[in-house]
Amino acid sequence: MTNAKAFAALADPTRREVFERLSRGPRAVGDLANDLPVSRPAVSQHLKVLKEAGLVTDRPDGARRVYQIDPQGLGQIRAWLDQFWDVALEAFKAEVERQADEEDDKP
Amino acid sequence: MTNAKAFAALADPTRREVFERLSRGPRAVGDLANDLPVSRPAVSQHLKVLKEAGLVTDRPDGARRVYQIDPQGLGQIRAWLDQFWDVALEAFKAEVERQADEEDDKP
DNA sequence: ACTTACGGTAAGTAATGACTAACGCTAAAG
DNA sequence: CTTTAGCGTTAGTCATTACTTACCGTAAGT
Repeated sequence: MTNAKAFAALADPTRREVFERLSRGPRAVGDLANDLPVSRPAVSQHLKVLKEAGLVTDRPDGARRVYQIDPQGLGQIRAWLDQFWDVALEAFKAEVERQADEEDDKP
Repeated sequence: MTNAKAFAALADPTRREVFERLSRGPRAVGDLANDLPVSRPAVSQHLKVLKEAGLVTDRPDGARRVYQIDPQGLGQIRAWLDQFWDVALEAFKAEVERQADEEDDKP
């Protein structure tokens, strides 16, 4: 279950911010750090976490290093969520009906 | 953006475990704690977090309290992920082609 | 060769969070 | 009315982590 890393990665607000910016196109580390409220090393560390979670990939570009979104980690989370989606809706419907029955007995 | 709470909630392994068990049917707190490696208060605190994230709902059942999955929080995360899904796949395809072109120049 | 630009890593710190033990409250049972 | 069962809350502790500063390696420009 590597989806653990993906969830932990996206749990941090700064990391979600980085991820959202990368969704608008590949960017270099310093470029990302420029319009973020944290230092460049912080961004670098966040990117490392995102990379190990399969959420981004990186490629060298001269002295720079360009990061972009990786659909793999995204897919893992989606698969895990979809596993519960149907049963969740079903349970929700059952609960609504159960509450309706409760209303019939009380008032 | 309440999806922040949902992501933070599902980032914890124990909380994901609780969530998975609830997906197999509504359960009471002590019942959940019985086959989990943590104490009952811990489970209670986790359920509070899940509840504030819109991932579970609770209803009183005599002296007990029954929890079950709430599709709301699940839907928020899914919506957030779907926002990136298409662009992520597109970016991935572009990257594959870019690497192919790079192979043509080097060897 | 020297300098500048760009990033990853190490070390240290402050804050967040997951957990247990102890207490208090409400609802059924006796 | 007293007792028991089931939960939520509080306080305190230990581990995790997000962050900064400082340092080192690598690539391009002069």
